[in-house]
Amino acid sequence: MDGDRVGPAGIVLSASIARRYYLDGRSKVEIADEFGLSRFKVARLLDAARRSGLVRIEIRHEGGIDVDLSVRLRDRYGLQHAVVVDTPDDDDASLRGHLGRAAAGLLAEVVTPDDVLGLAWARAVSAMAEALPPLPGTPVVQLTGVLSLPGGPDTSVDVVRGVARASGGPAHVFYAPFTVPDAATAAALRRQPEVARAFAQLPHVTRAVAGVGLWAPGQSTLHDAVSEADRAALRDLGVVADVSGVFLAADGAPVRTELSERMIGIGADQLRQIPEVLVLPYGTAKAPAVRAALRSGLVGGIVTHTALAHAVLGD
Amino acid sequence: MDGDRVGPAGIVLSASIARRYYLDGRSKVEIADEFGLSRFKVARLLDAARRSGLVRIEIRHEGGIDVDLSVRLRDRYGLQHAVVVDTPDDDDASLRGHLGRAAAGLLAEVVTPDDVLGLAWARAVSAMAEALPPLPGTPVVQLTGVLSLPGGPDTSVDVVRGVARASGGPAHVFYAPFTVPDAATAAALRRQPEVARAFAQLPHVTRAVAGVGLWAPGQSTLHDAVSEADRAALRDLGVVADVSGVFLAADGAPVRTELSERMIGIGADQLRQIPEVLVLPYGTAKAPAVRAALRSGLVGGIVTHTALAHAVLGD
DNA sequence: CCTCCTGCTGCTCATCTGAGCACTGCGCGG
DNA sequence: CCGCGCAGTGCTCAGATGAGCAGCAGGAGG
Repeated sequence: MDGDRVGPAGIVLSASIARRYYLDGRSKVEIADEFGLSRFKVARLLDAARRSGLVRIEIRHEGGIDVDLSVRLRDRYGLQHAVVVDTPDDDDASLRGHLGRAAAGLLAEVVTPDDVLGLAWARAVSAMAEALPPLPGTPVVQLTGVLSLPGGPDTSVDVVRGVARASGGPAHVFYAPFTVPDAATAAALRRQPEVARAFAQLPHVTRAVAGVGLWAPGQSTLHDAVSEADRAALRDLGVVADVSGVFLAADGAPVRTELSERMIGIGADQLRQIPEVLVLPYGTAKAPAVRAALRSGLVGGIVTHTALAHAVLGD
Repeated sequence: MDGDRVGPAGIVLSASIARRYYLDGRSKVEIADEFGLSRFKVARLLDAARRSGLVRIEIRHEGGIDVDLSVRLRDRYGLQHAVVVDTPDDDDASLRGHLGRAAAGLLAEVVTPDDVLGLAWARAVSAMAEALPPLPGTPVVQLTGVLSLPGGPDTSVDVVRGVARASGGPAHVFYAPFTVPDAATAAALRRQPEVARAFAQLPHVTRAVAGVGLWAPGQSTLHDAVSEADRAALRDLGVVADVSGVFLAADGAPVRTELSERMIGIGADQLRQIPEVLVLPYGTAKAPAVRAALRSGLVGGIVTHTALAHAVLGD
């Protein structure tokens, strides 16, 4: 720094000019005339004022969204949308509520009548569905089978139906479990007319919403629902995350597993065809899973909360 | 407001664009290309972001100067210089120290070798003199006679001599009291060669420094030094302030008094001829006196502290 | 069905602005 | 005494920007 030797008069002059320029919106030419300086001098003083910190510009939002983190997350991973909700680390339920409302707002904003919406099952997706305002007749497609959660709220079918009711569009649902004991059963189920009809819609889906699971106890509904053998097998294969039943390694690469053959739901290739997949992760523990999901290139949007966003960005 | 119905995506987009524009310094054209928008759209989003408070620009300074107040004071009263020192309301002595240092910095910054400096007597002027760095050979002229303050530090003569020593220029001093019992004595003193020589310098003075007294007990060294009859007489004449022995009414008009005839010092007309008179008031009580001084048109610069500046501006 | 109205978009053109360059005054060392 | 370097200033010119205007889509009401 070399501009430190200006005295009080210089500082006040700079501040005065900065005020005229930045707060009163006058042009540098006008300011130059007013102060009897050349416009170049004015420009240099303004530059110096910016560099010295006399003029401080900050971008922030009162209203629950940490715009700075949102933008950084978006830029870092080349996402189409990122929304970081500024919430203290509350319990998971209230976190889901906040994320759900933000995601509902985001969806309502970006969805057009030409969109086809796909929904994976996750508790945060369920929370979003509850907060969703009326959509313009968007069709809704179920992406994953039903995971029966003891005492859980809605099933994937319920959520899809609910959103379709809010949108006024058709609901493409099917009643089938998410996982079955063997591949043959899964294949047979996929051939069922109802299931096949829903799957036939997958190429038309333009926006999907899913959760993100970390392949660890208590961090993924799917993880907790399968057998210990499956858990270990996937762990050994390097599975870190699951997104709508698609398994991902730490570097984001989809991992083909034997379990995948026994599941009724969207596959990695079909997921990749969807123009924008929105994920709704929460809880700082999931940071590795979120990084994997964002690196995978499958994900186009994220709604999350401050602490997890910080953890993902590594600061 | 009508821009309230934008959702999270719009906010994040605006924030992203604002970041690129204001923090990364990209042009609107570049941003438009990057986001696939027209430059007009970018400009409108930036305008909206400014208006909605998403982008906040503030001008402030770490280092003891409240630039915002300084600029407002300067603009309000059309001053050449205003410096508001950001100090908590301390005791008068520490306040004088802060003001003195700031004034010394200001003076050092604006004084040129062609200037001739005039000094009135005030404790803040004395404090300034102590903090003054070497000046480039500037002559120094004594503006007021000596007010013997019991236990006080320097007299006006001492201050002028001290500053002249720091500047390396000539000191134009005279030994005479500030007030005398009758007009004839004052006239006789003014005719003394030493006094006349100093007074002859007055038309050449280009910058003067003075305090501001409020015509009330304890708020003006001069007030406290004269007789009760004089105090009352001036009070009845509507005198509110004294600046270098020049008396002012609340509206800033100089008040001609009988006491003026009995004083050895610069007069209102001579004071007005000085291109920039810098005053150094402190203590919120003096707000009315400062307003009078600033309205008078005699004063071209002020160095003061936050509380008094607020009081003067009426907020 | 048409028409008006409103809000939003992108255009034109005059003005503003930034990057780079040339000039000037000053201090320093030959 | 002169030449040199350096910091600070203002100029040129191309590119960026703002103000105002015209076009267009969508909704309300006849």
